[in-house]
Amino acid sequence: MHNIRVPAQTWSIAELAAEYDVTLRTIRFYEDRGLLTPERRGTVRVYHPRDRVRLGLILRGKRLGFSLDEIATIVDMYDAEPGEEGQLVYLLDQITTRRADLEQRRQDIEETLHELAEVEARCQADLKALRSR
Amino acid sequence: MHNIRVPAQTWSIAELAAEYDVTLRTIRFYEDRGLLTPERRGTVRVYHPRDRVRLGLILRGKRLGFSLDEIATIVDMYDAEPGEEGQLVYLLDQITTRRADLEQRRQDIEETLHELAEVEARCQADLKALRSR
DNA sequence: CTCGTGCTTGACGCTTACGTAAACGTAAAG
DNA sequence: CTTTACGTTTACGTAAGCGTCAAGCACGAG
Repeated sequence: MHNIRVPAQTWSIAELAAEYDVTLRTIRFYEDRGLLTPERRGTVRVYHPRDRVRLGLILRGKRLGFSLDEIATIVDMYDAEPGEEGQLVYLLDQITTRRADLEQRRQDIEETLHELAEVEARCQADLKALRSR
Repeated sequence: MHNIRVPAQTWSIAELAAEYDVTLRTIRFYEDRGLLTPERRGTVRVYHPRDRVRLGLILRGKRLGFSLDEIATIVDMYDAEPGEEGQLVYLLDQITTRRADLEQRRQDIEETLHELAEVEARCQADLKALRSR
């Protein structure tokens, strides 16, 4: 076993912002909304691996078009404590809902991709016809 | 050949709203943004199959989290006239961009689904452990 | 001491995508 | 003729998701 103490890296707000290409304002806003809870050293924010991961999840959620409220419920599922039965059942229900949502999206995407392919074929054909004159 | 003239169905704003479960306000708003261009009979809006299809596309775009501006460029690609070369090249470029976007989303979705499956497994396990006591 | 750099907290502004009346038109039904 | 249903425009309201100052602290370099 490697019992070497990894110093558990931390990041400044600017470092995270640079890495994920968002503004400081954005990161602070997510904190405001309860999505991030960085440590404070004095007044300064210090971000731990957990925060970094969560920011990644948040941004992926955004790319998927979820609202920050929805993202909050999703992200919070990831590090939910075992908890009592009611909690677990609720969580499982949330997962079902989310999955349905995501599967709808996936289907929408596939349909759109197919149709784009058709439009593209049409374009290519038109272009070819235009150039062979 | 069936040369029966199909009367080319039309819809009222309320009918479309009911069918797609949106409000009248929403449909009018889309018109304001140039996404729909219903016929006018007097002051009243009359929607043709084309409008109906476009509304479907718009709403699918919304489910995918696109902004109305993005949706406009997408939907307009569907019924673009052949046009001149520059137009076609531009269109093909747009398609490439959109496809990249959609494929990113698809990947995001698959990752999220996998992770949700993990969380779910954890939940099921916790639940089982809890109940077998 | 001063400067620059990086961080902090307000607080107001802006865009998007509608909601929500208000006030009015029209046409069929009672 | 009045009610009812269905439509219209105009316009202000709002929630989300930040952008954009302003003003200030903290700290190391020069």
